[in-house]
Amino acid sequence: MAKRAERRGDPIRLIGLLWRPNVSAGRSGLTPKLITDAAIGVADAEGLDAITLRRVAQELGVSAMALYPYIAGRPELIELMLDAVTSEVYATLERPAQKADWPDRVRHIAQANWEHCFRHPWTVDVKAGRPMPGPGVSQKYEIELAGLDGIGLSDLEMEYTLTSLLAMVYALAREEIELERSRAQTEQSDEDWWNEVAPLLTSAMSEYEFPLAGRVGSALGEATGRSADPQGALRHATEVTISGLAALIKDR
Amino acid sequence: MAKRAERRGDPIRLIGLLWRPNVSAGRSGLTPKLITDAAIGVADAEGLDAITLRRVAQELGVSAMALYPYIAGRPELIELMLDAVTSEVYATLERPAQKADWPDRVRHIAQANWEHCFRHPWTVDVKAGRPMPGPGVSQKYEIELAGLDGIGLSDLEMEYTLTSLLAMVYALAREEIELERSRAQTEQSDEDWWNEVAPLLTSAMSEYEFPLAGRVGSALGEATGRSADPQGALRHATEVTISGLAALIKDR
DNA sequence: ACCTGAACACCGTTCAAGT
DNA sequence: ACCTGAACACCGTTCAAGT
Repeated sequence: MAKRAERRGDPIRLIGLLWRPNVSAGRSGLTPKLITDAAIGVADAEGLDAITLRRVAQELGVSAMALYPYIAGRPELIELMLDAVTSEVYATLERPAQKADWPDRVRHIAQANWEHCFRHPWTVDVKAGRPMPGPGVSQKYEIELAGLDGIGLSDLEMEYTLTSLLAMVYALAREEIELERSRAQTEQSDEDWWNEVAPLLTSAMSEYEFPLAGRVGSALGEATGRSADPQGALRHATEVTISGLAALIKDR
Repeated sequence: MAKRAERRGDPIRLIGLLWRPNVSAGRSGLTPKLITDAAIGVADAEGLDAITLRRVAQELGVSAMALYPYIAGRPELIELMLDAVTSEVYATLERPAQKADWPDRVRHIAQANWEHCFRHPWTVDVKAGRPMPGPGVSQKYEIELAGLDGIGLSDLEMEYTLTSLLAMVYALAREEIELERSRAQTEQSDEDWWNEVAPLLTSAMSEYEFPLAGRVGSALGEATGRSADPQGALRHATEVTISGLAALIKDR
């Protein structure tokens, strides 16, 4: 009935599942947590498209329909997966507030989230904007706010700074991950591939002129050897942000 | 055979389709451009999930299979749609370079892209990171670089600044759009909905404490009346970025 | 009470068959 | 040369039936 990816999660069911994931083991021994962990394993290895209820159920040795009482449906399962991995961002890392300098804290937040995206690349494919916080997301938010607290920003500025910084990290990580995926799909090296495509593209573009794009593209290519560099953009933007925040804070 | 959303577009075919979209009308009168425009109409009205070859074909009065010779497949069609709408970002707007002050140019780029996301909300659902530029994307890149040229940034800094700014705009627009969608799905007002959910959430969270998140959330709620404010985050981040760039440029 | 098999209404894409 | 119908191998989800 409901087409894939169309239905949204039921927020009321989600609250219980997010915050009490260990309840109600049936005779198969299933729990929301067990199912979630199995699904994360599948997604880490095979991507978000591999998350079908049939596939996850197979991993657990039950039928797809056996999962429904525990995780409500596919959208809810993905929310559970996201919250679970979010809880691990700072599990093996210093917390931002432990850094002495506040600029290092900002860098650390960006870096920790960047790395996390690459540990679980499927997370960048999930539609954003879930309004229902789970324990993982809430804890991470608390930890990151602590890194921005007391440096001279208002509460509202802290929230805006964190939200915009994380949005930028996710979007650039997404681009970097997509670049890796296209690369992985092609057998050829970057250079070989480009040598094949470039003449076609040049002739297709022959009616147009993009002087600035050409100049800037060359500069990027010379500096990085790549045609796009999301990671470099993040590094640059993080420093610009720190510099802008410093100006904002200066006379407080 | 290929599961939905799994196959990637064929880059070689794409080049021709992107740069010469008017060729090869058969006896049905189809062209890549006609198909693309019909698909954009469907996506604007019904979202990206409504883009099935059967649905687009129906719009044009042909069978789904008739589209294949013109657009290669679903992934390629979506690339064509993206490039087509990208060409319209500055169609009815000033170009950034026409603004006298460079900070206004940066604001204008952010604003133009933000608004564009809301004109075609499905664009934020498309996976990012396409390495094959079409005419629309290339022209927009050229126009936006012109807004950053000559203000004291190096070519590499211009590219990083633009890439990171656009990444942030997309990600925050995506969050805002998702918030609107959840809102549209519920019959209740924001306040009613929250009044229903809040007690459940509070009791679920009772074992945990998030003092900073609570304080900052309250500040956000008081200032904006909302539980999340991506647009406000963008406004803040744009000003911080401008301030940071000003510091970078100052003594050049 | 819990689990399952069959069924429903979809997908993108291929390919032989029709015009 | 161009278009189409049937087929393939999938989806998420429901629900009656089994244990």
